[in-house]
Amino acid sequence: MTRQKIEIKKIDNITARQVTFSKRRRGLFKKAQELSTLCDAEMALIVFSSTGKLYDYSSSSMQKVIERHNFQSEHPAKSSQPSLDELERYASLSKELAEKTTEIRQMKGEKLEDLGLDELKRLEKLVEAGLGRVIETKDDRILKEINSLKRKGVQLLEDNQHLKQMAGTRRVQTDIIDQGQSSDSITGICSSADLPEDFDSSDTTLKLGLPFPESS
Amino acid sequence: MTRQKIEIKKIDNITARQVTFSKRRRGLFKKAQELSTLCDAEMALIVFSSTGKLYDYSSSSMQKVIERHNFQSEHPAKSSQPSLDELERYASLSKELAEKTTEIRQMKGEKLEDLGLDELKRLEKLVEAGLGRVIETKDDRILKEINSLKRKGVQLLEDNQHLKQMAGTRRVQTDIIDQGQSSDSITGICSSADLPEDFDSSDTTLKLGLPFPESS
DNA sequence: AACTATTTATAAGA
DNA sequence: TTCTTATAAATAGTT
Repeated sequence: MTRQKIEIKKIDNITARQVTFSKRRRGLFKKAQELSTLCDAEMALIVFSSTGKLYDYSSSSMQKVIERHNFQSEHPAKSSQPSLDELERYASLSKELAEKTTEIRQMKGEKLEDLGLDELKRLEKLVEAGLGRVIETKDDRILKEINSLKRKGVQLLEDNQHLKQMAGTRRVQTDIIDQGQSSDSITGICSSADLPEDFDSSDTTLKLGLPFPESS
Repeated sequence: MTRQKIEIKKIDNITARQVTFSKRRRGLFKKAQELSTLCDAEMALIVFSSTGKLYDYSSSSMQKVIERHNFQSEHPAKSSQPSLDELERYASLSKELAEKTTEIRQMKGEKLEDLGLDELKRLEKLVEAGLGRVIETKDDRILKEINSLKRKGVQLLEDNQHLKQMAGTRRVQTDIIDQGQSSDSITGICSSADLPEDFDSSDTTLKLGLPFPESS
């Protein structure tokens, strides 16, 4: 634009590019301010140099102009909604989280005041079924362990039998309930978790395969 | 800036202002594009005419430039951090949600493969306790309902008795279990949810106050 | 950063 | 609006 006309394409020489950037940036910002003053226009200009430095100008406040732009952008589906979407997604996440938190508390037997009788029944059935599956899985796991031990030799198995006999005195209540066809694991009154590790492993051989009474 | 130099202040004449706006706006946008091309600068230009019409240009995407501007604005405490905070909060929400979803599934007896024996035992204890509290609450609720009905007069109570007799043939299994001091609600084999509303309300008079066997 | 020959932008008028 | 044109401004290449 003076000694010689230039082509509008990226300037290869880095130094020349930086010099031109400085000159033209000043000119651009000056023109921008002139336009906003002369014509009473609201505007914002944001420029990042190739080195990452930020230069900006706004006739009022940057935030105000950006918001106004988001509001009446030509592509309401592109600029305005994305920021709304984020808020919405955040809100729905929060809602989901709150719901799941409540669900967990209710499954743990807390905050039940708000539930009606029907809801309590549904909850009971749900937790009951879950408990059955947990016990089934636990017993499966224990069975596998025992079989694994059996394969390893008679010695370990005998240790198990030994522990089982030692623990026998603690099973009075469970035996009574078992007479009534009920699984003590499901009633959970004599919870296996109350018993020591090893006892539990041997004890469960008695109730495997009966997570639910077969007569039902 | 040609036939005569002009002062940079708002142009009073509306027509002249609009003409100048058109001319200078074009010049400004042209200069902006040239700068971004020549110097590899990322930029955004937003202009609102005094009549409210929007003109904008961005070397990449408006959203991207605005976000980058927010990120490295001169006031990192105001514009930059909120955006980071939001991302972090969103991420931690997602994580919490995933954890709670897993917890619920496990309490329902699903996805138990990943749990060790100890974890299964903890889970069993947890769900067991929750089930106990759910049943207790449900029975409480039912007791209150019945007492309320009793207070309302003998007529309703007699209706209840009537229904109870009608349903008597369906209680064989439950009666057997009750002999063993076990609550059918807790075993849940003969779930109250399987029975009709009215029957359930009267039936539970038999087991109220016994959410857990008293001998334990 | 300063200079300056040119190119560009544009104010006023048509 | 657009075109014209005289002139102000911007700026590429040089120093």
